[in-house]
Amino acid sequence: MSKELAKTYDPKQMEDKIYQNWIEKKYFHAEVDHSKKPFTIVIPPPNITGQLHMGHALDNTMQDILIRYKRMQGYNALWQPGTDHASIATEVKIIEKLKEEGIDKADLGREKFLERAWDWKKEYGGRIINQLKKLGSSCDWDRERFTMDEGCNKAVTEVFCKMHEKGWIYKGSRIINWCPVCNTSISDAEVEYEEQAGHFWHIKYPLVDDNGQPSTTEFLTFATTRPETMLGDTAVAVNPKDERYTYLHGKSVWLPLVNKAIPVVEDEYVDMEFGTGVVKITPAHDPNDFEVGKRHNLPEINIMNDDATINKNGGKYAGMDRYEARKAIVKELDELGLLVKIEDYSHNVGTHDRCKTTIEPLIKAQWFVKMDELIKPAVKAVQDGDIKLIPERMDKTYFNWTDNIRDWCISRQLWWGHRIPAYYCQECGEVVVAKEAPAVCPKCGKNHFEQDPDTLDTWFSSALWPFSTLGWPEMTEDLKYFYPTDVLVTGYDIIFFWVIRMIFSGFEQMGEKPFNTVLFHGLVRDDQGRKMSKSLGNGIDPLEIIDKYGADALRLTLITGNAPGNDMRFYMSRVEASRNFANKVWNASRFIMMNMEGKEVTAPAAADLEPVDKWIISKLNDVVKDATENMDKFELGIAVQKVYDFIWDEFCDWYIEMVKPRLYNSDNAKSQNAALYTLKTVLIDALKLLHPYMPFITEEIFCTLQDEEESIMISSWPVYTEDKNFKADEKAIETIKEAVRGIRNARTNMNVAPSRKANVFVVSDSEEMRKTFEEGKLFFASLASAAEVNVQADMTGIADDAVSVVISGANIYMPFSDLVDIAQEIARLTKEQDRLNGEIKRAEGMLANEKFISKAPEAKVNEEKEKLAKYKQMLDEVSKQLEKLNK
RNA sequence: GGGAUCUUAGCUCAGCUGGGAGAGCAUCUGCCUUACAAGCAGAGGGUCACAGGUUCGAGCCCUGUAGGUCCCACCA
Repeated sequence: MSKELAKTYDPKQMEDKIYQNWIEKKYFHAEVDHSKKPFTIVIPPPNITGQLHMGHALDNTMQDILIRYKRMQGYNALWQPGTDHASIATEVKIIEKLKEEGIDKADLGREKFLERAWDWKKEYGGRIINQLKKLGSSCDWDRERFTMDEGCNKAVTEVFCKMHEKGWIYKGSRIINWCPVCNTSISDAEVEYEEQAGHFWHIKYPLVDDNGQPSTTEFLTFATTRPETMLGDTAVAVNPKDERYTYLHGKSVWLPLVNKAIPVVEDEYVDMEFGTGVVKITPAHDPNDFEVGKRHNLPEINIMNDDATINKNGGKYAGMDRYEARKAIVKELDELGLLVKIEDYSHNVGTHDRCKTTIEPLIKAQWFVKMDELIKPAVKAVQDGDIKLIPERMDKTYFNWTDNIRDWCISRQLWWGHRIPAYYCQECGEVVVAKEAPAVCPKCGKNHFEQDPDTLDTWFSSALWPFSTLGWPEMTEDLKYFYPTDVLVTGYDIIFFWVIRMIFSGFEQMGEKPFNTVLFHGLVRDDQGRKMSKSLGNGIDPLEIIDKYGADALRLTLITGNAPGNDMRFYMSRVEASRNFANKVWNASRFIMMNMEGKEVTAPAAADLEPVDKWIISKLNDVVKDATENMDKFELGIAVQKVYDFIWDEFCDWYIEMVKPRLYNSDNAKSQNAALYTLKTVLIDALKLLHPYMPFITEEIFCTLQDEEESIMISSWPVYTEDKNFKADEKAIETIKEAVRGIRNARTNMNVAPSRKANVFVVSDSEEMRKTFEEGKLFFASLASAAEVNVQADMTGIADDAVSVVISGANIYMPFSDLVDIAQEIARLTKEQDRLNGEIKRAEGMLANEKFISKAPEAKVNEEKEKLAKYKQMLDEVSKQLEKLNK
């Protein structure tokens, strides 16, 4: 390998090559190893129909950061990957494709359709995996799974049968949400409510007179948003307490168009305050009415076909689409004089989250999961903190759902998915739920079974993902070792669909939580804060970003300045900033290597380390501590910000600059070596801290910089140690930095040309301070553009009109009277005087407050006292200088 | 209707258990100083939405108000 970095940072040149090397070396692979502690993450399996979008990029970057971090810390890190068959999403895509070919799903038949689906899976299932690889994801690809592979299928069947036996899965005829376009039932979670402008049709039904005929004079008025459902009305309801309608008790009304009498029932459900206090009841097409119907034993008349056209129960409206029928019915009611008025009305309409079709509540026989018992351990685990949700506020969202949980409708009238393991005897109607089709009917002994045609909700299999991927229902070594997993990283938008269902499934099947922590992230939005979507065309393709700026830049962009659970906006300018940082790291490394060339850099004796070296070592040590702590708290954005600041602000802008004179002076070999060694080792540790975030660039530099280790991703995470803690040197160097800043500042304000060097006098009566500057003379001179640096205890040889920079403990003079505008200097010092007076006033104010003295911690009080003394001393110096100039 | 959350520099956002307001971008001024102009050195810019309260001390805790966003439920 050539030990030289390319002149310019070009991620394209290295990322694929590096990834390939990692794969070949099997660094991502994890095996059971009882000598090491496991750290496990299961990937939220992307849909096989999916293409990598920014949400995936964020989600997987976060997981990769955690996995790489823990791997470096010595954990046996497993990132379990795989894909999801995504039942309905995939089925819809295949139907679309078939349509393009002029093929109808029904004509094709189930078997052929499934063949096509598997073809699709083969063709596109790997696409998103390859895209995840571009991102740098260190998944154990040897363990890649699919929700419909053999093992997952087994797990699904096992769970279904077990839960059915327990009575927690049952088949029932209930009101469900029906999507007339997708032709399937969907769960409550898949219904999205959407505010829509609609109408409120006020309608009246004639009362039924004593002869059982519709009255021509007496009517009952009410309003509805779905007039077509009147075809299925089997009652009207009033509140029993409603005195306006007591006279109706026991009476009937005449259902027009259908022409029959239906009863008036009394039910608490009716809100007396709302509308007329009368509600038409359609048990077969409204969940509330369904309940009312059950309470009053009302017939349930289904008036709709699966495609939302009116069925034969709708009489002459049969065959009409629901909206067509609505129009016709309104028109006819109007003609009969039964339409009172039409009001504009905005209301929430339930739509299918996939296709946005208005769902139709229908009564159908479906399979359900009984939730009331199942949910209990899942609630307890979060309550007790056994499972931690980050950010914590997600607890409330979680409990809001668990508190109002309803049974989960799991059957879907789709073909692509896990077929329900229920078999119906065609002879006697017996239902057998079993792992395999029974040979003979246990009831009638005949052999004529047909399997339930329905498949399971796609989330049924993903709920088992944390253990099905590790071998369940077999109690494999993997399962024993890696389960429960450590962290689940996902978006808050699927907390109900997936997170909760994994939790209760984990407890029910494994008797143990599926993970310790759930780390939620938000949505990645466009630069205007809009959701990225296909229809808006505002999506930014992560692959394009990777192509142009590199995966490292993309990853850094997605992580910085973002708190858990919060949405973020994606800006190109931020990607550029990240790329610039990568470039900075690249160039700093290149500079260090250039200087190392031809030299044998060895570990210096402790005594050979200069204060600057110790300063940067100590600073790094602090960053190691802080960043590690932040990462342990999943504060990834804060952690990387600290590393970023350290590398750019401290290491590049100060340390490298301070060390340059030593690098260029080969006369003092010891000092040069100490500097080079410090540069190298600090860079290596900084790269390690950065590696989880920016895996490629750190690997490339690491491998070029040193020979001892073959990859940064299996190197060890830096550890904070007391022996690298040099607080005195930190303080000394900070003092010099303060002086440099002061001088630069003064020069800028004086409009001194940067090329113009001035002599600098550091005057201090503190021996320690003089020593600090004496030791740092070399770099201090270069940083302060000084021709010569004189460190002395008194004012000997300093002109009265010198420009003065006052820092804590020292005065610094630059006697370049020929360049200085006295008035400007007086103004500058006066400003400084004001600032110091302000500081003193603040400190004195605090210290004058007796309550502060008595109640604040002593350390805090002392701190303020020290500050006050320091500022007073500085003010004194500035004032003296001003006096001199004013003479 | 219930709940969550946000309101901090021109823009987008950080700000950990309360202890002198930060970043990126943008703006202004100098610099092509042989690692980096994808850069360097400086500067300006904030009653931390508003009103109360708790506290020695509040961007942070409590109450209320206003506006925004989101989730859940849903009255026909």
